[in-house]
Amino acid sequence: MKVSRERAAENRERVLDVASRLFREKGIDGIGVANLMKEAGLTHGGFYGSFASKAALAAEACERAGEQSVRRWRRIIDGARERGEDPYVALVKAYLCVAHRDNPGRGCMFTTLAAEAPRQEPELREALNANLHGLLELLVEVAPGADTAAREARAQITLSTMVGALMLARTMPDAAQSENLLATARASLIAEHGGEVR
Amino acid sequence: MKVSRERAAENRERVLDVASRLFREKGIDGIGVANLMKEAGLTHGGFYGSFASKAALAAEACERAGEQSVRRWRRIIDGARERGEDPYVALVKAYLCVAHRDNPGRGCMFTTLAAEAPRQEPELREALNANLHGLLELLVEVAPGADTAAREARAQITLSTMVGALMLARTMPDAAQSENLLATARASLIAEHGGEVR
DNA sequence: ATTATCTATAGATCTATAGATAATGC
DNA sequence: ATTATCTATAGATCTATAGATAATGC
Repeated sequence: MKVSRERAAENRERVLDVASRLFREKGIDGIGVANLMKEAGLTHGGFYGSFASKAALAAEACERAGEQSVRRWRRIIDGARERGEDPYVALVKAYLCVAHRDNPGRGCMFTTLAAEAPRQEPELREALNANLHGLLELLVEVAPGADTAAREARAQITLSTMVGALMLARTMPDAAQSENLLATARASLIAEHGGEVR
Repeated sequence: MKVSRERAAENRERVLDVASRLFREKGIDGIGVANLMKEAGLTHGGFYGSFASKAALAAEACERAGEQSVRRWRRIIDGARERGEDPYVALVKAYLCVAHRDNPGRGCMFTTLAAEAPRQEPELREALNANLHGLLELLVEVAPGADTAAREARAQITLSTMVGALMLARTMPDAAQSENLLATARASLIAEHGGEVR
C-alpha cells in the first residue's frame, strides 16, 4: 500500500504533529512509537522510513513545538498592537488562562517537557533552549522597563512566573483555587506594567 | 538471608529514600524497580514485601519528599529569625541558588515531578497538592504584605516565580546565563520585600 | 514457625529491524 | 525499478509473582 511522494510527506508531517502533542501530554517516555503511529493512522514499522529513531522524532517535534510557540506569541503581540492594546498584557493574559492550563498538549513546552529534558538527547535540549531565548526575545520587546537591562530582567521574571504559575495551577485539584492562582499571577504581572506597582 | 525486624524497617526506609531521590532525578518512568532496589543494596524480588506496587512507592516517596521539603523551609525560617535576618529573603536565597539548581534529586518536587503528576495515581497527586499548600502556608507567614490577602497573593507569586526560574535556569546550557537568571529572579523577589519596589 | 530476602520467570511492552507487498513514477 | 508502508519478530526491559532459602524470634 504505497502512497504518493506528496502523501508520504503529509504523513510525516502528521506524525510530527501528533508527536508534538502526545509528548507534551504524556511525556516522552509515556507514549511508544507504535501507539503514536496508530494515532497518526499508520503502522508501527512505517515509522523508521521517516525518522532515524524515537529520540530524533522527539527532538524534531520539540523544535516544531518551539517554533509554533514563538509564532503564536508573535501573532498575539501583533494582534494586540493592531487593536491598540498593550502586547505585554495580551501575552500574560493568553498564557495564564484556563484554556492553556487544560491543554498541555498544545501549550508551552517548559511546563510539560523541561523536567525530563536533561535526560534527553542534546538536540532536544537545544530545541528547548532555542525556544527559551525566542520567547525571552519577544518579551524583552514588549515588557515594561526604563531601559533594555530593566526589560531583560522583567522578561526573565515574567516568563519564570508564568511557567511556575501554570504548573502550580495544574497541580491544584480544586478548580476555584487553581483559577485564583492564575488570576493572582496575572494581576501581579500586569500591575508591573508601566514599571511601578500601585 | 533473612534480617531482623529492625533491619527490615531500615531497609524499607532506605528504599524510600533512594526512591525519593531517583524519581526526582530520572522521573517516575525513568527508573525501574530492579535498579532502584540495586541502588538500595537489595534485590528486585524483595521489593514487594515492603510495597504493594511501584505506584504505591512513588506516592509514599513523594509524601516523604514533600514533608522533608516543608521541614527544610521551616528550619530556614527559624534559623533566619534566630540570626535576626529576614526569613522571606532567606527562603528565596536558599531556593534560587546554584546548589539547588544542580541537585534536582534532593530539591523541590514541583520542578521535577509536577509535569508527570497528572499521569500518576491520585495518591501521588495528593502528595504534591499537600506539599504545595504546606509551602504556601509557610510563605504566607513570612511574605511581605499589608494584610493577609496581600501576603497570600505574594506567596503564590513568589512560589510560582521560584519554581519557574529554577526550571528555566536548568534549561540553559550556558552557566553564566543560567546564574544570571537565578540572580535576576532572586533580586526581583527580594526587592518586593516591604511591599514596594524601589 | 515465621518471615525478610533471594532466584527465577511469566507476561506485557518497547525500540528497532528484516523482508514482503503494492502503488508510484520514470 | 523504486519506495512508502505493512506484517512479523528479535532482543531488551519492565512490573509483578511464585517458590526457595535461611536467619529471626517465639
